[in-house]
Amino acid sequence: MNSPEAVRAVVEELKALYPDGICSLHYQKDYELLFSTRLSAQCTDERVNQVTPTLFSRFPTLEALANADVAEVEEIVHSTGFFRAKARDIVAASRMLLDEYGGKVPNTMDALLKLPGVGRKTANLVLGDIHHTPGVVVADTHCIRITGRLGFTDGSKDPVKVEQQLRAILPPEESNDFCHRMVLHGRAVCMARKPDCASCTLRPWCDFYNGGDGQ
DNA sequence: ATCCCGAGGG
DNA sequence: CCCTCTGGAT
Repeated sequence: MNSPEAVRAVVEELKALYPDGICSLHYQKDYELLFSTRLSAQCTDERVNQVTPTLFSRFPTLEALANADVAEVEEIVHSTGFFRAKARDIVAASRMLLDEYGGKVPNTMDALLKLPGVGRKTANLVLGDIHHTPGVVVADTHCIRITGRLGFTDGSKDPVKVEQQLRAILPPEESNDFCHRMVLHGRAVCMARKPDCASCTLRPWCDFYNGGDGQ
């Protein structure tokens, strides 16, 4: 049920539920968000936040990361999983940021996707949170699952299709915060395995709850 | 066994 | 489209 009224109601209810708490990854500098997001692949934000203080204090600048020993980075990020690829990507991307982008995190999807280890999800997060680009949709695992359950999408798991469908129904100035709230709601209430529909205040507009199949 | 704010390669 | 990369929590 993706009527404009339902979408507006859900957007407002989410604002009431999660007034601030927009990004749950801890970071100070722009590139720190970029690399924290790389580390968050198939890993909880909580665990990422446990390793990034060590990583960014051991290598406190982009230059330090670019010249870092990959094995040492691997050790620091080991517990986040996929540690070999993540460590390699962080060092290589640091070099590319310095060599080709003047040490600044680029502000276009095209440039971001050229960075090693940066895919669509990370690029969208950076565009929204660092560059405040309007109309950004971060179609991550929580966003895809919850908007699918709500009936805001056709149930597709393809991030590009979900992005397009959500961009079509969300106000551009709301879309980025909406996606962050999907993450918060996905952790607290609308979990993948056992969604807590009993405590969910989005029930009135949720296909999964109201539909005949799910619950 | 399944999931966690994925990315890259075939 | 598929597969692989990887550890930790439930």
